[in-house]
Amino acid sequence: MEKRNSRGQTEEEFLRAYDPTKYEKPSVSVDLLVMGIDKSYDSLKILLIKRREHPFIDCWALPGGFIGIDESGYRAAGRELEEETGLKGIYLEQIYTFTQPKRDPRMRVIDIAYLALIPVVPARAGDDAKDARWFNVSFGSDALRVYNGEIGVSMEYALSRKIFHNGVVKYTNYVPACRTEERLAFDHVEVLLEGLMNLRRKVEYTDMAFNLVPETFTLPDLQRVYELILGKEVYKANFRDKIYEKVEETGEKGKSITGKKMSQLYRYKFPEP
Amino acid sequence: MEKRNSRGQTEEEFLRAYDPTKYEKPSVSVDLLVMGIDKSYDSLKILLIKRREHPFIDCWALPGGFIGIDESGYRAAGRELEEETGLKGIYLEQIYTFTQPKRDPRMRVIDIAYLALIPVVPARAGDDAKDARWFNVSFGSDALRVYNGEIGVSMEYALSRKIFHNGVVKYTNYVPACRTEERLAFDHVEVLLEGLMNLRRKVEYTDMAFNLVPETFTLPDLQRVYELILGKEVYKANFRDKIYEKVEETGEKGKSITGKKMSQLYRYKFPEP
DNA sequence: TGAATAGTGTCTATAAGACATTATGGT
DNA sequence: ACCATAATGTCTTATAGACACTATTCA
Repeated sequence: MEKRNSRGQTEEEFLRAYDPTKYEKPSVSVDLLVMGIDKSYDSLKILLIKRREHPFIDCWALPGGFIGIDESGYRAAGRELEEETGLKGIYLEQIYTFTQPKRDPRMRVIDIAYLALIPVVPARAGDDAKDARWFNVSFGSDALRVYNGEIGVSMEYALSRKIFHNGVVKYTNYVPACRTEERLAFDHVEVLLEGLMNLRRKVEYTDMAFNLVPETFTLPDLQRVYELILGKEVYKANFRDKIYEKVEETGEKGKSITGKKMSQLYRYKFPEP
Repeated sequence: MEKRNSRGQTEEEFLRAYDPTKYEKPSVSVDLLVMGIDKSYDSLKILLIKRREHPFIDCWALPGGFIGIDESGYRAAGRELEEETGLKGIYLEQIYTFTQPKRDPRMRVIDIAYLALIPVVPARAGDDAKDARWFNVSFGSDALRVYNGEIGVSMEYALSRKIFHNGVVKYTNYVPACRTEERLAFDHVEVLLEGLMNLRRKVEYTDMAFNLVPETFTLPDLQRVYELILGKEVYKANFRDKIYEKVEETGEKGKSITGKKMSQLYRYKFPEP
């Protein structure tokens, strides 16, 4: 016997009578933190697009778009990523959902941020229609800088530590304050900060960094990737001790992207269960 | 001079002409993983409510609701939590956003899950209108069980490990399969699993566990909390070594909730910056 | 051939893990 | 007085960190 609700409706009857327009709904978008490293290996790179429409017209922003009505967030992010870079099968991870009511002046937009890690980035970003560029990211303890030397754009944020309360615990968090004329659109600095901190935390206990190097790579290069993410130098011997169990030799030698000498090529080895 | 877009509109003109109903929008809800420990200290507890409406009528579900159009996710979660428990100033943290298109048969609903940690829970849950109860949670490596002895409800899920691919890396994750007649509504098992794993990971490097004990507590009690979260016993001496820097003595003695003897009472000490 | 970088060996400090022992309070 | 449990001491093992050294290769 089918269950009925307080008005005597079966589930089917209830669903037919249900009015989904009863409440005003927010829009939902996905934004992408597309990160990679280029051949210079001098900093992390992030893909930004130049907005040609209000609001934040002419500002640099994270690529993204509205989520389709029958599409998961992950799929939407993957679709946007392919449109923007032409790449498939890329590492993609949900970072955080931003829900501040006034974050978009057009209307209420809830934004689900995803992090994508791509292997060594091309010299120029793909989709030129909107102007898309790779920017360097430098993330220190008191400043966050996003810049592109070619087109002479630099956005710089001072970072101050602020204490937040949550239940009985307190924790400190970075608060960015822009000190250049150019700035990232919307609350995209906060998305970037959240993503960078996420990356720093997770790179220590996951293998995600391997998504930032080609299929075969040298250990000096891989070490450089870890250093760029962590924002500090690491000791070569210690790094190798930790990484040896995650890689296997290819038997071939190749030139490092960073270095000047030949060295042993490795590939990522899946961890045993 | 104000910037204009390709149709010559200023930002103000653009916003006035903007039609936010252009695309079909999903609904957005928040769901709460309200977790705590009761006086028996025999397991983690979670607050569930019994649904009186389709879909999943008469099923046990996480408390939650739709997000207000001018309300942040955090506020919505805090509001729902207060409605449900009467408590304010509770630890609240965003866990994950669930976006599968078919997760609600009524319509497209995107769900932002929050974790709330409350100090020792009352014997019965507050809001009785819908029937709200505390359930025990036991989270082992091959099963997840949610049960309440008083009303004789038990929901049990077998956990199997499955390998997922993401970019070049692989990782294993739990996949739950219900093996009881009763089951949690919607995809709430997955929310619970995600929350439990989150709690296990973060309890090691944050102070969040202190939200689960009263203002003053004994170390045997605090240790029990860690054991329940981690799902394994910990050595007393080692636990105390690690925890001493996070607590201070009150000078008083009190009875443990778990134990049978008096022991020193401590309180949480904020870490130095 | 020599400077720069690839690659290895070893020592120390600190943290995690495991028991063993002593102290104390309640019945 | 005894037993359970609170509290502490100490030993082993693993890991993080630091630096010194050897080997190789490219200019």
